[in-house]
Amino acid sequence: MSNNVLDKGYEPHDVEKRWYRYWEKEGLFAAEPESDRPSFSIVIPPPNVTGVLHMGHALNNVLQDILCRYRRNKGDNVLWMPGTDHAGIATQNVVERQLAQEGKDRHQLGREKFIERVWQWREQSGGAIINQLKRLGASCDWDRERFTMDEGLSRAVRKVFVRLYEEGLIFQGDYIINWCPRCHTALADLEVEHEELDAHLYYIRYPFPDGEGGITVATTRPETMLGDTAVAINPEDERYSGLRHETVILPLMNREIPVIRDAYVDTSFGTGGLKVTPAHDPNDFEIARRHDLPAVKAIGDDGRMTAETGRFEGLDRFECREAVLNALRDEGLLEKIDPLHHSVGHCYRCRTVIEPNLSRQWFVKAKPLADKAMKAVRKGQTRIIPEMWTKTYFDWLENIRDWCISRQIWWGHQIPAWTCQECGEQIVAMEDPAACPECRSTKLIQETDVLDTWFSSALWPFSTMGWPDETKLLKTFYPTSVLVTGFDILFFWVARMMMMGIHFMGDVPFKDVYVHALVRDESGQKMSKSKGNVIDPLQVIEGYGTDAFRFTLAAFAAQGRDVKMSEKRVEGYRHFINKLWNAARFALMHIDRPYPEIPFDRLSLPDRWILSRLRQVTGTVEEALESYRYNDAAGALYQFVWHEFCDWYLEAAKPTLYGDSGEAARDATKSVLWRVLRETLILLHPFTPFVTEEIWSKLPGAEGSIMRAVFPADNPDNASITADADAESEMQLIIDVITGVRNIRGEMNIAPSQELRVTVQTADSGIFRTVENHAAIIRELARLDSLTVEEPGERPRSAATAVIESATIFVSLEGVIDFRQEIKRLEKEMGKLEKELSGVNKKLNNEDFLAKAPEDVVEKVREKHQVFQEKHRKLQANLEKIRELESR
RNA sequence: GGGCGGGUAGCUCAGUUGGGAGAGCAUCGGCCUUACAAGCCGAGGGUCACAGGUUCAAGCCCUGUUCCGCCCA
Repeated sequence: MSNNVLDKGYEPHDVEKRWYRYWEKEGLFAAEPESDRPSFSIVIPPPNVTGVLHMGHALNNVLQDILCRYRRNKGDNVLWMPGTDHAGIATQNVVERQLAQEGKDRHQLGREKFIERVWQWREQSGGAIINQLKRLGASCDWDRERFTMDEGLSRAVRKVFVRLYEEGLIFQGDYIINWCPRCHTALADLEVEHEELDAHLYYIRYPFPDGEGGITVATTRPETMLGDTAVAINPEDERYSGLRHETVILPLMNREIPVIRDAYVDTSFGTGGLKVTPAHDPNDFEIARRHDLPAVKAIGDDGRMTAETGRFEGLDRFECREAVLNALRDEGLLEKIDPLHHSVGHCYRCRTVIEPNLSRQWFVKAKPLADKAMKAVRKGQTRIIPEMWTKTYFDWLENIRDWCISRQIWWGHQIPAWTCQECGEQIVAMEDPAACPECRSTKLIQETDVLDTWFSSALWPFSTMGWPDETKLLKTFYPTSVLVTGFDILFFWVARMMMMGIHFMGDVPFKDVYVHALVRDESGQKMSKSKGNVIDPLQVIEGYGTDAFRFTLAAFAAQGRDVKMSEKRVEGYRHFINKLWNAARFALMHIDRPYPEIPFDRLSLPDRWILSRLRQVTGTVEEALESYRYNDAAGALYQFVWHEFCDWYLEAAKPTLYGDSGEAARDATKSVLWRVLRETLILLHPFTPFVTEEIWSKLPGAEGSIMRAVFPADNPDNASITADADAESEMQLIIDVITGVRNIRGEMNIAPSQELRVTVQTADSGIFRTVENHAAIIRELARLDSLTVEEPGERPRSAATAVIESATIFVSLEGVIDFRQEIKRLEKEMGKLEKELSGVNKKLNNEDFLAKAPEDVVEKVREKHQVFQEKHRKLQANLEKIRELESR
């Protein structure tokens, strides 16, 4: 016996800390910039530097880690590029809140000091999430960790901006953008979250100049009327066919505004009269362009009414809504209020209601880039998995609009554009210009806006590898092998990386995109702080260990379906980890050295069987991971470890290990035990890295880290691990016999301690031999006093019976048999069988089936019919016999 | 309004060329059997949302209905 005996239960905490430190110290996560081995690379979806680890991160990173660890075992040179995102608005908000607590705001500090302060914050508390990722076991190449505001990445951002500007793909212009009055910045369309709300539709009459009649318009935002510059009707609208007036009076403002005719107006909505507010509605903005209407900005950037609104100036937009309604009521112009359910845009960072606002901003002309991004997927250069997301990807790209990239905040990449104070020239350049190239003036003012954080994220797959320099890393690892991400950032991030990657690298950023689902709570609700249903991954890790948590995520990560998480499920998989631990504990009590491969003819049936099963599960894991079916891989391993290796192999090996079958037989079994445990650990390692490394370290002959182990299928030493159909079918027979006896024991309420006498009758010489040869295993596992194998003949007296394929099992119950119980049991069995038999008969009596079904299917059904009939005959005989005995 | 996904055992879900309805948990019965009571052995439980259709054959393919969830407008 060795000194490698494991403790009685697996205690994850110390083990996890110890091994993670070891892996880091040994440089096991490090990628080689150049290598003869195949490359495998993933860039991490960079979490916000403000973030704390949530279930979404956990799932996302565990799935990546599984792939990376698997690939390392497969012999690849793996780069998992880590890092964080500067999260412009979110981070600025955090630091601003801090300032507020000190009674200050960022304007008092000034831009430079404020940015200094943000960096300070990042040094101290930013990036906590990195350490949390490490608790998950994430095997990122941490020495290469990047941050979107790093010098290198900032250079990439600048380069991209300048080039797109020079190519005319970045431009500045006045358009309606989404304005968050609280964050005080423009947002991209994507950054607006629509929410269904109960609201009101207000009908307001705009009188004709002569004071009589007028046109009634309907609106949900009456305060915007103060900025109206026209009323529009559809030229086809019969209700207005007799209209003679060319203008109406804008109420409250007493401004005369034109009545225009535009086909855009929806005749079925409201009254058919549309108020036109060019500065606060994108559609109105377009109408105004067509009709050359002025734009009046009624709502300011702070969400308060502007000087253009006369007596309403300075009111908050929602206060103003009430004030306007009251004033209209007073003048008798508010005709009707209808309830209306409609969707309202909110800021994705602070939930404030978005105000569409006319503003001068920077945009990326998205269409040309989007076209290339679509083409790459169409041509199969990038695969999106599961495939259903491809459609979503195309839909968005096909309808893409120009991307507003300027943000009126301070934390971020400042736009490298300058305006000359003398001649008005606009300069966009890699290097800060000293003087205007047109007039040589040095009075240059830099654009104060910064870029959308997603602008820098879009460059992540190549900026992190050193672009714009031509680095070895890029050469070796770009395009990356796969991007693993949630569908919620398919547009935000994935599509934009595709656009930028193709444009700047001339190649797609990743070959595969694996889109995983969201993690929800156990009832399928989205986890959110306000609902109070958040499960903290770190607490799960504390409670159950990282491996159990990881295995749970993998086991539930079925493609296209959300992961519903509950601690109870994790608990179940903790049991699995413990089961593995104890199986290893058992094995290590018996194996004390690495064993040479044993010649085939010296292996026992269970030995051959478990090797065959191992071969099978290895293939399943390989295939499943290659196609991102994590749950299949996890499920196959669970089944193999628990229900094949533990339930059958270890139990079947015990007679050999404990009994007196001799040194040679014992060594053969020990050899297989050692080999199967070793290979199983490697297969499990990507899912449960810690426990497998811990066991590995105690395994005789296992050298170094399991991270460096060779995947079973690739190891030339594993010649004995082959598929063995004979062993599988023979072992299945043994299992069936044992299960048959156990079944009788259970249903007849026979104590497990009571040893039984069993006779197996069969006319099949193959079965006869197999049962006879492995009688010892059957006796042990079914707890038998004696096992007799014989040809069909006299039926043993007072026996309960079980019928399996081509054999009948008799369990002698002399004196203790309960006839009525046995009759009930057999009748139940009979019922099941008859149902199956009738199904098969129906098919065989159907001529169409016989004529049209493929030959092999028909043959299979015929065989089944034979088996069922045989079984039926035997059951019938047994039943008759028992009935006869009972009636005496 | 448009699009996508889902409805399978009490619960959570697998089910990939259409040909035997499965797992885990829960439930019930029996076990301290020398790796493991975080365990072992056994059992019960489903009109595969509904209605049509294609087919010799449908959980799977087609059409419609219904309910739930998500995305876009």
